[in-house]
Amino acid sequence: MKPKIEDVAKLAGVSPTTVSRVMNNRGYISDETREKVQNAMNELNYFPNDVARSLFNKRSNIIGLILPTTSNPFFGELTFHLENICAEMGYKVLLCNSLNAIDKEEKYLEMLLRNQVDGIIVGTHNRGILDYHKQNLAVVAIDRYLSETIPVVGSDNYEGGTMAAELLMSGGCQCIVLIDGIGELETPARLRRKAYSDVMKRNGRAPIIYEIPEVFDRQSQQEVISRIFSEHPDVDGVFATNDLFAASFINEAKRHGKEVPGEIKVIGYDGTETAQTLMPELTTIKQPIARIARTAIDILVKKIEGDMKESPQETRLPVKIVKGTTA
Amino acid sequence: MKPKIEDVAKLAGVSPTTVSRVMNNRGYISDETREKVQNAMNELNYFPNDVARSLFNKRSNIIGLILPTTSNPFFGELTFHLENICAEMGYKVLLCNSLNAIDKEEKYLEMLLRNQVDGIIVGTHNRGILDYHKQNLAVVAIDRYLSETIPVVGSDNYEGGTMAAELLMSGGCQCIVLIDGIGELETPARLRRKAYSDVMKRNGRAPIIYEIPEVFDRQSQQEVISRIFSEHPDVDGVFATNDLFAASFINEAKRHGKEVPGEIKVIGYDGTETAQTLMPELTTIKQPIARIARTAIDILVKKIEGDMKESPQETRLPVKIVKGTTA
DNA sequence: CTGAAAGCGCTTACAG
DNA sequence: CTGAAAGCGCTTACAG
Repeated sequence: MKPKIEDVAKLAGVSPTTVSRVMNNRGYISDETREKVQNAMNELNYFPNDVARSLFNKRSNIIGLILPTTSNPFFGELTFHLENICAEMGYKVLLCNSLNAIDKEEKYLEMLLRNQVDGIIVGTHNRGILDYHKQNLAVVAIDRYLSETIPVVGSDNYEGGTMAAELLMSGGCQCIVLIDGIGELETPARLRRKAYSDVMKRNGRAPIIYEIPEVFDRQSQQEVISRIFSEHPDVDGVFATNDLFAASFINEAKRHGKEVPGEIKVIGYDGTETAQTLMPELTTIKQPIARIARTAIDILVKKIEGDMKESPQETRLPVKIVKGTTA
Repeated sequence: MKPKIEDVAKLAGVSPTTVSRVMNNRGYISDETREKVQNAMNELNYFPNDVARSLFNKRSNIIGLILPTTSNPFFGELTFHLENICAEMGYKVLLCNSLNAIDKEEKYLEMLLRNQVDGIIVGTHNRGILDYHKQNLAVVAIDRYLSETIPVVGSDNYEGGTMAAELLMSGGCQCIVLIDGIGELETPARLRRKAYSDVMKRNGRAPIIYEIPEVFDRQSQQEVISRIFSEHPDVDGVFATNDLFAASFINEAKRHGKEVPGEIKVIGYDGTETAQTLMPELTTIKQPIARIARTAIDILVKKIEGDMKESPQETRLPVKIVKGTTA
């Protein structure tokens, strides 16, 4: 059986209270007692039960992380950074891959609440459904508007979208198509689309938008992308709102005998390490993933620790264009 | 304040015991009482505190997951599947990215133990250091030998390595180089290297092995890979033990003016969805990631639930060669 | 400087 | 069918 505080106390010949005090370094304890207790702890290989502590302290030091899927390299890398920063700060991470399914998100949210998490980082789509604000729980969203009171952190999507669209324009593209995820909600990531549309309109063009499922489903992605070639055979520029979409498009372009960038210029979004390694030729808008993670945790922790200094409602971190050879 | 069982009991006019019983569906309760209690729970928007439950039950229903980093698409996808299966089975996942750093692993392990996890899935390198077996805790390793008693699940590394090496041999390659991660330990993933060496020897060749750091560090990876070209200018075949390495090599080959597959054939390992999307031309050995996850959880859960039917010490799941155009 | 008591929110024998 | 009591492993006033 795992030793408990009582066992340590007996072995050291003191009360549980005293053991607790040396563990938490609280109150006065004589050096002698402290040593006795520490020896007993070592001898028994004792370490405290954080479940019991959490129950008493009403503080779990656990942060819930809800996102679509760590399979997507953007979220995989974001998760890595988030978790790493949490560990550094003494927080633990409970992971939830919701695949943007509303029912799963609801279940996950309830699970997190039952587990008394101190805060939640949300990177999923579904808005409103989850009353994140109802429970007075610390919540920070990554690139999603969840409610007026929930801070949002993300890259400067509008700026990134503008850079992408303008690069294609200035490259002389005449028929520029946007490939975006499905989703009706007005989320910051949607600003990439908005920026594209604005650039198009400013140049007297009509936006052309295709939506494909975000989850790995190469077949249905292919089908949608194929339609671009039949419906817009003159396509010569593509802005994909993430690098995976860009890659899928480039694959399809090859199948249709189109050369990139010769006949069609392509630019993506995200610029993950993974995509940069596997497809270094891709021109893309790089998000500062580590900074996004850091900022989100900073804000969340401030909320958890009750720092009432208003945290900014929206933080837009600067993007960078990474020039490959595809645009 | 969050309502507790006592609040529900008062509102429903029953004892806490009864509330607990209807929640857990244990013992006899009249339909009338059940309804009263359920109404009260709804009215108060009550949900149980799992921390308190865990304390009493000595069962947290939490599984710890220790792996190098979810930034690597293999682990990103593995994590997704593991978490998903856990959620399905009512387990929660506490995530730890150790980057294979021993000190971090030790801290994470202690953290998981303090949090009373029911079991741990380990996908990191460091062996021996962690006395996983000392605590009698359910542990399953992914592709790592941790101790004689800890079950290992992974792809059939030896078979995969053999397939890769033989494909290069049969493609007529004369100077075949292996690119592998750093690490001295005898781990199942090392069987990829072993298989390569065996194939080489069987064909009267000397194995040529280069080791590069696994963590994203494009510069130092590049340096090592560059050495291949100076030290083995006649290299015409490369087996990289993961797809990221393969991609890095291909990038370097281009910089050195070498054509793939014309002058050098390249084959990778993992075959993640991400790599297949971003680099569909890569020939690679595909691991059955979802099956690895499923198998690992099945074994772990059996151990947790005390199913004493010996679980297999080692499970090798079949790999598949995905023929792209690089080899 | 140290300890006995109460309590965090739940569950489970034990009585009735 | 229902409730009072004890206890899961810890911590924190409160006394001394």
